[in-house]
Amino acid sequence: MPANNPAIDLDQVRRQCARCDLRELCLPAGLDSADVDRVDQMVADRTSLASGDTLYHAGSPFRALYVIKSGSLKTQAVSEGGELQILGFHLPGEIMGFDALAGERHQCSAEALEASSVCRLPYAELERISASVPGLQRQFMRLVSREMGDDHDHMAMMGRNQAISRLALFLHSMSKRQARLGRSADQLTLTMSRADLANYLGLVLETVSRLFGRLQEMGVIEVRRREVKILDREGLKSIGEC
Amino acid sequence: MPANNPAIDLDQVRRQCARCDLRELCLPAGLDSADVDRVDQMVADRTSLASGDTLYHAGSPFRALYVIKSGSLKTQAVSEGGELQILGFHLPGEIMGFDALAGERHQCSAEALEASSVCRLPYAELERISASVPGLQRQFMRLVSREMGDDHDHMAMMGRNQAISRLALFLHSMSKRQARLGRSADQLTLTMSRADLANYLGLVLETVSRLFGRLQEMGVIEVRRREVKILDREGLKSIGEC
DNA sequence: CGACCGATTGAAGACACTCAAGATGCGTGG
DNA sequence: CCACGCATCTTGAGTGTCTTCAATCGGTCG
Repeated sequence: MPANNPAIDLDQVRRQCARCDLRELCLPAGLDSADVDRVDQMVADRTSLASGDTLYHAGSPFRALYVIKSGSLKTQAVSEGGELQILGFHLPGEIMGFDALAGERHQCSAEALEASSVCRLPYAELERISASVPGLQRQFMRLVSREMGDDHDHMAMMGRNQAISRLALFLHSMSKRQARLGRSADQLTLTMSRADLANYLGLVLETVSRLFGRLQEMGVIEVRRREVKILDREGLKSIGEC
Repeated sequence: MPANNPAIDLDQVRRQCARCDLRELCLPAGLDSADVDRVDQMVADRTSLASGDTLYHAGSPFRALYVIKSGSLKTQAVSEGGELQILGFHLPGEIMGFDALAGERHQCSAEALEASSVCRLPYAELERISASVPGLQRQFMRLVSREMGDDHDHMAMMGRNQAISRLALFLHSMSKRQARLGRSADQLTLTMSRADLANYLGLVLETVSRLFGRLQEMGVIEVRRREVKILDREGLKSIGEC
């Protein structure tokens, strides 16, 4: 804990936002350095998660939002009938826990797909500070709105009734999100299992597996397990539109 | 227009939030009467829409959010390939236009499904006022969060691979939303066409039509055109979970 | 009343699912 | 280091469900 450490460490923690690679995507985007420091001080802690660890459970009381610093997570909800639906895959810079604001409990669970780290933002603090930092308020809204946009992309995928369109759209959108993070848009490392992906797309895992094969035969991608290389971006896009 | 009318009308417009049936669902929920008045003053105008009218188009510049006062609307997005996806059906008390905050343009179009009216909230005003009215800020977040929850329900519907589950879940969720508005939970009047509903559920319209028939044969609903009566709520629920 | 739009119904086929077996990769322990 | 077991992914064959294409019905409005 920071309290146990000398000044060096405290300073390091305080200045992390300013040094973070994600600062242009995350809450500090567009803020001046004094305000970035205030955001920094608001961050309660930066937690590490191992693959499979749960960040929060559906039903647990809501206290904080989380911004992903590294790694990736999935969110999933279980219906009253016990059916599980994966709601999203989340990458660094994205904000999580937002759906809990309506009630006072989380509506879905969040689980790490690989070793990951997140910044915890106690919501009471965020509310207090954003009242006096207008830029923060605005950037927060932008993040939430982007999250909604991702949900809409998800629906557009599930709405296609050709299964291969869904997978093609997924790969295309994943590629765009990777690029947004400054990573290669053509070399994807999927961190979710085929079962997760199938559930996300509204398919069964065998179908997803077969479709990866078909896309490879068609020459638009190269698949090796969870490594996907996009060979023909335009081809992929047109399959997504069929 | 209000400007052309005497004081009586102005006063009436100003006091509308306090008298509105939706005040407990809408932005004023939980505010004291002075703050309700401030919200009232923020409402730029209350627009009437005829069935088929567009509230905003995808790509048009974002200036305001809208709260539905009466009627119902659909939101839809068109992908780059020209494929249309209906993103949601929206009922009174719900907030619209939120997905535009990330860019400065609307990401989807909103169209009235029947004669409707909406309250227009210029976003600049909303930002300004919510900084000084903490309760408003909080309630705004709750509405946005509820919107996200509705999106998640939508995904859960599309994720079911039995088509009949999707329709059953849709009817069940529609029933709950109607009840939230104080309307009968068992007598639904669907304002969208079969084609709209099919698109929303990721099916074709013929399938939806057949499924209505099957649900009626099973004795869980009674359908007559767009009028649906729920006869067996539990049965409907269990079909949604199959 | 006749035309039109939306909804229903029918028949045939395609596509994704189910069930099942086999392959591949990974971690563990001998 | 290899052998083993387990988990994940792939591949196969057969079935069922949803889609497609087409015709009919019903209600609404000029």
